[in-house]
Amino acid sequence: MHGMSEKSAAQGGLRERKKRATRAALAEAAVRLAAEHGAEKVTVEAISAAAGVSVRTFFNYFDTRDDAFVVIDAEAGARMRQAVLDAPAALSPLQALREAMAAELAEAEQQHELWRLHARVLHASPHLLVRTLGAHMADETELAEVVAARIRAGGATASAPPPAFATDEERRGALDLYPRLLAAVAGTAVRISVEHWCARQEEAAFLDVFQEVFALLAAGLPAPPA
Amino acid sequence: MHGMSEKSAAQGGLRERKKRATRAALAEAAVRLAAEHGAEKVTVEAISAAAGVSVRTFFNYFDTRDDAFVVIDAEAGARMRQAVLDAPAALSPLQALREAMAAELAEAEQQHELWRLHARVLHASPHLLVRTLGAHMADETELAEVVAARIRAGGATASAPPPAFATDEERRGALDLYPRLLAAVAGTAVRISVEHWCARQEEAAFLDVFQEVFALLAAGLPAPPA
DNA sequence: TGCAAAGATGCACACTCTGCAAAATTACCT
DNA sequence: AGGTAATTTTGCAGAGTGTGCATCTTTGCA
Repeated sequence: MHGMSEKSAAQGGLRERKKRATRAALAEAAVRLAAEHGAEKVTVEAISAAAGVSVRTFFNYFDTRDDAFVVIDAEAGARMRQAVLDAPAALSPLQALREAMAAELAEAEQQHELWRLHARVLHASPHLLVRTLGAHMADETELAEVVAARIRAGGATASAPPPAFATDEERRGALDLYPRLLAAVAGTAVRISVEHWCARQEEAAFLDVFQEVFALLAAGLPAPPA
Repeated sequence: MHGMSEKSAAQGGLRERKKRATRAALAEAAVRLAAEHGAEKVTVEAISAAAGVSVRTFFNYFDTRDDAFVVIDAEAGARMRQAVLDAPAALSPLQALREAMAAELAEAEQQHELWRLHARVLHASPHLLVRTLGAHMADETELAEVVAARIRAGGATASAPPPAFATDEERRGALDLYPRLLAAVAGTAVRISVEHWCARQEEAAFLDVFQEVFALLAAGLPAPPA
């Protein structure tokens, strides 16, 4: 045993640290260039040059050019899953997810500049927003599993009148379905919150919009007054 | 004014009909080839050849190769919007959307072969599912506008206790937010329904899954029993 | 029939992305 | 240290995607 004592900060060997640095450099370069010249006009060559690596290396890190505009923070998903697991047992799944996402979003918003740049790039070219959605979708399955684990562990079971099932099989199907649906809807909620917040030129605090969206979901999307 | 009286069946001149035919031929060729050889191994050249047009023409119809696997029915969105507008005023927005989507899905399922082929292709390569999502997202904005129009017209206003707003501005923001959220969540609901139905090898009727998902949404995503 | 508009096509060209093998870098051992 | 194995970076060749432009064919219409 040598000096592998610190595991709080930049853990891992030189190799992993360099890889993370390169990946981050590529992603940041991509976003900055896209914010300046428009995403469509940014070539892989330009991104690679800005990050100080070869074009070939770019494709060692990202399967697609667009992926560089999309991932930004690769560990966000894992952090969120942990937060869901760590949430107080009294919270319903929807509430737990809301808290976990709010914390993650609040943290992301602290890196102000890059975050807003990223939001602007996505807003400027919707097809990238779709890719972002797709990236989140990859996490969606894992997030659903965490939610399922939480439910099995028995956190805030059936706060509302528990839906009655006709057959056991039907209930089993629902238990499989519910976590997936919850994870997917939560992701959609984030997206709509960002879009609405962007559309209104940030006249309201982002977290307020986010909370309102979750309130609507928890209320079952009731019809608003005309 | 001449003979532009028929508007029910294959309307439009020879030009438009040919364009629709070419587009449909390309889309169908793409799906069939993808179902047989795997989507990644199908080149634009092969699709174009199967549809009897040049490669260049393919790109006159689709911006991207992947788009050919995604659109299938270009008018589905418009039909659904019309259905939302035509729904009985007694239905809540969520219910109206559920009915419209159920009708559209039931119709799509009647073309059995191509529909299932399409579902299989999308299930085989998730990144195409993302593109499909994206295509639906393009409709999402228009769908949201239709929902907003329905609400303004005053269909089933505030069935649940109407959420109280602190300020007028807050209510205005919510009115703008609600239709977007509803459209997006409904799209997500369809996706999850299809995924869950596919994952279970079609052991349940698709429309039953779909109905269950909407029931969960209407109930505010309550925690299921552990 | 003839003219104008719109679509289809071929061609050149830039860009994306993938193997493959060689060179450079890091990890780990004595 | 020094050396070897593992991993990463890089260049290169090549297939495939996507675009602008000029040309040719088809359709719409008088």
